[in-house]
Amino acid sequence: MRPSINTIQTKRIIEALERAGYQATPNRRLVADLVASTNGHFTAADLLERGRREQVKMGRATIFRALDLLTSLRVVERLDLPSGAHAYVVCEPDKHHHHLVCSGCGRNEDVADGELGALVDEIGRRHGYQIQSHRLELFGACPVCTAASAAADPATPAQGDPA
Amino acid sequence: MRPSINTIQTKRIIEALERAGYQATPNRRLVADLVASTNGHFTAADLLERGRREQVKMGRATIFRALDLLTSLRVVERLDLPSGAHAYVVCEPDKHHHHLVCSGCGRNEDVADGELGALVDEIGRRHGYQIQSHRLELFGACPVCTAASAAADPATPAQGDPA
DNA sequence: TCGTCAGATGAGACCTGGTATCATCCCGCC
DNA sequence: GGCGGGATGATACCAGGTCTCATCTGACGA
Repeated sequence: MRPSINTIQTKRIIEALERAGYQATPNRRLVADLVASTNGHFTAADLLERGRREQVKMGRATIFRALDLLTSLRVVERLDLPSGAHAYVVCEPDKHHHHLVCSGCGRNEDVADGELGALVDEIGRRHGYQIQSHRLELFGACPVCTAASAAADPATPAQGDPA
Repeated sequence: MRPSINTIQTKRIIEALERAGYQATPNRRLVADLVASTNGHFTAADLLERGRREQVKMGRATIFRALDLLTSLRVVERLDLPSGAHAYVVCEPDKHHHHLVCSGCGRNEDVADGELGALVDEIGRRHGYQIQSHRLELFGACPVCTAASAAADPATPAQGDPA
């Protein structure tokens, strides 16, 4: 089995695993590595396919189990793309946040909760609900993709279409 | 085939269909009726099962086609439950809004976009993104469920756990 | 060093939500 | 009555995800 590349991100994930009392097995290290080296969101199938390319024999179930584990540790979060498909993103486990996803290149950025918390409280109060959780997902074009599309077609500057 | 109950909601859905130039066939009327009589979110499987109970022969594909149609007319919206499962809810097609879902009884309420639009713009500006769409989903306990759980266990008042 | 045992793993069956295909049906129109 | 297009049901198929089970591995104590 291929030794893990020790990026800071990979290390962080493995530490989170160990801190939670889970074994950092070679497979889990590999998943951590694959996940950490992804610039944006990815699906379980992506990981499986990349694992295959690296000549690693790893079962589908193992990938899902590892992702489950990382999700429960909040190192990884599940995302619902506008298409309805599920993807995963790596993120900071420490603070509540949301995701800003580039629909062009798939890049993902964490967005601090900020004033949203207050807004959510206000909505809950107005409707008489005890809000337990909320999820905000933002989709758009990142600066790179915006620039690229502007360069490709200068006549039609990229437009926001607030859905 | 069972005649459709003409609730206001059902009528509204059928009108939306006809306005868009689609035939309001008996099956579509039935789906509209089932959808309209649901107090909260539902899945395609729910509809299928309820259709079966009503002794109506309706294929799975027909349900999905009808839901697709209603989704494209924005009479129905797809929701991602915290569990990762997909559900659908009926909603107002006219204005952009979000969903407040009771995790107890599944009841759903439309929430106006309000100040969220400005917040989303601000986030986009801060990250240099051209925001194309956003989605806010709120999960919590509705007044009825809150009251019920308070009555069942007066010692522990229902608490918000801002995830 | 060896034995033990819990946890991790891979293979593969299975489930579920959703799509694609295709023959058939139904309905409006000529 | 014939025709054509849209709607339908059956069914195969696909993808994402779960479950089961036999096997493997690694930590740990004797």
